[in-house]
Amino acid sequence: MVFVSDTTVVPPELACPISPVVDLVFSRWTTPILWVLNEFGRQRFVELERRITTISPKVLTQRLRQLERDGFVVRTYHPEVPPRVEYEITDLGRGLGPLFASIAEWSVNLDKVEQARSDYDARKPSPRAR
Amino acid sequence: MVFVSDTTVVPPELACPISPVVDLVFSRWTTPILWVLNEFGRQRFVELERRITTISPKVLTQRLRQLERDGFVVRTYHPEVPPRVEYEITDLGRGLGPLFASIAEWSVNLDKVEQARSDYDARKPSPRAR
DNA sequence: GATAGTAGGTACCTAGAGGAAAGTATGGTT
DNA sequence: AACCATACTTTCCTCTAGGTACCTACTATC
Repeated sequence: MVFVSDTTVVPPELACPISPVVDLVFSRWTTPILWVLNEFGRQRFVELERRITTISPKVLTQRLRQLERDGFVVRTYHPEVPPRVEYEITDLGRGLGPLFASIAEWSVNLDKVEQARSDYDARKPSPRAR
Repeated sequence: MVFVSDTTVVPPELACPISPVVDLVFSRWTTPILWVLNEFGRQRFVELERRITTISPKVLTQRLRQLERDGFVVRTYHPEVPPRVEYEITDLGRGLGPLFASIAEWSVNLDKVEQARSDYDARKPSPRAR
């Protein structure tokens, strides 16, 4: 499947070596969840729900399971009545810190994107052939 | 909309300050496209198509337009016959390099994720209440 | 005059993600 | 005996991203 000659052709995952990480870490809702777990420490389901205001409980459960399975989060179940569950970020999850930091750094460029968009939209509505 | 007291409640964008960048840079297909543009330099539509083997032409066009509008890519149209179009990454796009680099660095942890998944799957199929 | 080649555009269709709302188990409170 | 709270689960529904397939314009070439 991998030819390296005149035309370099590789499968999509190899065409971009960072894709696996991107799919893993930056899939929908995972960054907000990991962020608040990292910011506010161990917390319960409802607390997460209240902080990430727009997430539905169903999706929150799904993402938390996935994050737990991937080793980013630990779930602790307290068999009380009513039941209590706590979620905490793991060392592996905390290891994403530098990554998040470099993203935060880059965000100073967001206004350049804004500028580019204005410029693009200003250049006639559809100059597709020049 | 922002209360800071006992319960810190903020809108979702603010709950995670890196979300805007994530939505912008790590939406589907954008990383492979930017990656190959950065790796292989200026290239034509069909070359991109051949390198990112699994993308459909429709989606490739959509993403390229979006990347152009956001200022990550410049498109150059040559009115020849048959027409020729070249895409190139901009300085703004190249500025994502350090970001991509830190992601590539983190990817050494991918096997830990694999391990976590095996462990999770091994711990009885559904021990949801312990 | 049929075909090829480029860089798309357009119409149609489907799968999957995600939202809303109700249900579940448990025991305590009123 | 109704009701509450928690942490989900389940059902149903919708919406959109993305795929397939076909169409466009233009000329050279067979």
